[in-house]
Amino acid sequence: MNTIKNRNQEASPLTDRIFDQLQDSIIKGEIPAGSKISEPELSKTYGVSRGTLREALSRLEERHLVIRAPNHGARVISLSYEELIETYQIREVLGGLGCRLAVRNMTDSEIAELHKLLDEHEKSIKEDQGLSYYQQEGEFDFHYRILQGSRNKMLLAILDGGLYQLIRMYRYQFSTDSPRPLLALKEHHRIVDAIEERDEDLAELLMRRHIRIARISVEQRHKKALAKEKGDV
Amino acid sequence: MNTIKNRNQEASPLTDRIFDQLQDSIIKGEIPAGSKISEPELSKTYGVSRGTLREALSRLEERHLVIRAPNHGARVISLSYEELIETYQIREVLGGLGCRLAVRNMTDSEIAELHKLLDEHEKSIKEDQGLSYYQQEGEFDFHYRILQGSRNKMLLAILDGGLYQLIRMYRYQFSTDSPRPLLALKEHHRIVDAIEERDEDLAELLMRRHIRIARISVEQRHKKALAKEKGDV
DNA sequence: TGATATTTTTTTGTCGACACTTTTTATTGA
DNA sequence: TCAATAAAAAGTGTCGACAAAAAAATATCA
Repeated sequence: MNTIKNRNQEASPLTDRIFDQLQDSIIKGEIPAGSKISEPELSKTYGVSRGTLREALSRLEERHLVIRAPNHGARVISLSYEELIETYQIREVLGGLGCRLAVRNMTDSEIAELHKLLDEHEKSIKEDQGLSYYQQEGEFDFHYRILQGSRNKMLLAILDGGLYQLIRMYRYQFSTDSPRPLLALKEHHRIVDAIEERDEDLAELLMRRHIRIARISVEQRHKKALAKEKGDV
Repeated sequence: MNTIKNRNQEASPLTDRIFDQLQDSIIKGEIPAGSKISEPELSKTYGVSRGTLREALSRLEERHLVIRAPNHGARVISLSYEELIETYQIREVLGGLGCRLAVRNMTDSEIAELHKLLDEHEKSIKEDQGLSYYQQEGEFDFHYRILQGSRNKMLLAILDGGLYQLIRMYRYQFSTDSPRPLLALKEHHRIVDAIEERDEDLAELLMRRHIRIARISVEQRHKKALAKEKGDV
């Protein structure tokens, strides 16, 4: 965790910067899930006053990344398996909606850019010997680009502002990358093709399926973990 | 707007209470959409320090009820027609998901309670001479009860914590009640019947249709308003 | 008189202090 | 030695003050 003292770096308020850093630390597990947040300690670490830190915590509370109780401070959430599945359920229907709206709203040039993005992703996978499919957050992320194309700002806010962070948190916690990267890339291609053909129903179906497969993968991993636990008895 | 001075009334922190009051005032239009929020004025009105007020504003920011810009303070959002439609689009798919999950998760006694709730709603409509269908927020709200039955806490948080507030805000702004109350009630009955029969597909379809009808009603009202504007030239 | 520059006032962002609550440690009694 | 109680320490919630930025008011110039 970095200490922030140099105010010339950014034009944004301190509390925004603390919020970003805190969110990152929570998602990456630097502040472990379930752990108590100490305001005095954090404010010392970041070199800011407790009031500034509290503003950032208030925002994190509304992002469901911390839970607060009166006179007891804040605690990083601990995402249970059930909660993770809940998140995937929502992500599936919202992802499908985003895809349907992208079919209606994306320009031809935007779709061409999407193809290019996937070409870059393919290069990246091959450089990594086909072992992982890492998408840098933001403009290089396939799902984010679809959401942009949906032209539904609220959808972007809900997914990018909240649900994706929770899923990222889980991935950091359990060191999971996307399984079978080349297969995932192929699914991405199919989705973009459906968007290009302006086929709403197919695009939505393919996106929902893509996300459902990710959920099922999590479910299977969970089953294995449970079976391993029983085997250990 | 009330001044809060008596701390013996509640065990919750001041900032929580300010948050609730502010949210209510924003939704009801007491602080008009688009207007600038003056921290000194509000802190005087509520009788709290600006620091406390800012914590509440930070949470409202994450609820997308206010927009903040550095060194410029907060402004209540102004929900455009397009944004409202976006909200309904999301609400439709999430409402459908909630209904599907309710089919899977609601107990028989919970469904019986739902029937009772609708009986009470019918009484309320008749007392109002069939002119409106007002559902008190919380346990008396049909949609809220379905969400509870879904057992997806995240879904409840997204819808009840955010989207419903935006739609309430719009309703206050344009003084709209549900149109055709008895028809809406009938749709509610059909949804509960489908849940009772454990028919996921039908329940989801009926809920989505119910919400889509509300969206279409908004769209038609908007068309009329546009036509009226042109007629006025 | 209108445009621009300067000054003043107000607002925003942040700080550290104080009061209250909770947790930890020390003391007392059985 | 253990349990209960009291005291001390730490943490939480809130306050008002200060510095910086923005807005409003005033002065100056063409």
